[in-house]
Amino acid sequence: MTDTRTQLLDAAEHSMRKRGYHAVSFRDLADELGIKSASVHYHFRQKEDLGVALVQRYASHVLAALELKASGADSPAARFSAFKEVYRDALVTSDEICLCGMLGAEALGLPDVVAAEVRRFFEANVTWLMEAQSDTTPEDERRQRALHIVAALQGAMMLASTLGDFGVFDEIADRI
Amino acid sequence: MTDTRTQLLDAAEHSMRKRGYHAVSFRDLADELGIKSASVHYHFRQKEDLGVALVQRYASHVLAALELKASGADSPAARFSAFKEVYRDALVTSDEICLCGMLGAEALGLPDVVAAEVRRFFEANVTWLMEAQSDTTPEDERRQRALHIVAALQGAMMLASTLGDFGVFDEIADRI
DNA sequence: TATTGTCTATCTACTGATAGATAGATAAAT
DNA sequence: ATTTATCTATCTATCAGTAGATAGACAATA
Repeated sequence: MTDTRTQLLDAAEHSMRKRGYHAVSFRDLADELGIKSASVHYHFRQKEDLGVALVQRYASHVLAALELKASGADSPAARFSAFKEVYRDALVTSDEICLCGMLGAEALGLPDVVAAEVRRFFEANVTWLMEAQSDTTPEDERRQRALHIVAALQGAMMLASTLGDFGVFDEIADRI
Repeated sequence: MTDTRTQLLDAAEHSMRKRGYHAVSFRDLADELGIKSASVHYHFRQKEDLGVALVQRYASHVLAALELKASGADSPAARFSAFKEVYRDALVTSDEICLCGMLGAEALGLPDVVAAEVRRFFEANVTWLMEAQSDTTPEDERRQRALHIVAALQGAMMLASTLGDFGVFDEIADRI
């Protein structure tokens, strides 16, 4: 049996990726685990503590998945393909958009500490994609490509989810 | 003095574009106008009625802005440029992402009628962009281009807002 | 007089959060 | 080995505040 803290993070991740930060309550999470909401506060004193922990865990999972998928990738194209697959898996295996895509949209209305963590996630994504490119490419050009890829894939998730059609994600991703 | 209903829609639009559907309350809207929350219910019986009306008005504004900006555009490139500018204006003039970008992210957690309206918005966007292209281009290709443009611009708004840097939007938009 | 728009007053349900109690595990001191 | 102390994870009970929503009164307008 996984520990309560991990189960809480799992439940919160699903819920926030489906409905957003403000639609998730300590009571719902508690009910899902069969405990009381006061016990959730034992693990995460405030809701923003839960938010920060959640984004940090999510970011480390994504970065680990990137390293794994790209471990044998020896060309920029192969590394980009790995990046795309990690994003695709996030959407398709759970019918949920990226946690940080959701929280990024809501960023202006999030507690500062949570928004800062989301920002860090995207900066890490951009950095990863810049380093995945040929080092003969100028830095400006690498950065612009990286931003474009992240934006297009995040937008593709949102669109596919709204339109209720995963095929939309692939149509977009294959075209970048 | 604009009528109350319009003022309510204005206030709700700002609030939802900044913080999302679930973070907006009838009380906040009422306070902003100096009326009581019960009076908001007179204009919109349920919250989802407000959501639907809001997305419908937003969609018609965006489509009207597209027609206006693209009225003199006689090439696919010029029409795409107009599309980009309409999206850019939405972000820059108010420091808010697109209403439907926000609601699209939250789509799985919205009342069905609201989610359906958001879907309709994106379908209209895709249709507009398909018709803006040369009719010698195959339909599949036109559709894929349209989806890609919408996704990239929506993602660009979300990223620019999260990173607190409008320049990010332009870097991405200029590159599509 | 009928309609429109707002008010007061109220409801139930839920929000995040806290205080204080308890049971069990672990560890340290005698 | 026994006592003492601390830590962990939960509980019950409760709080003030807010959510969306409704009923009924009132005044202004048409």
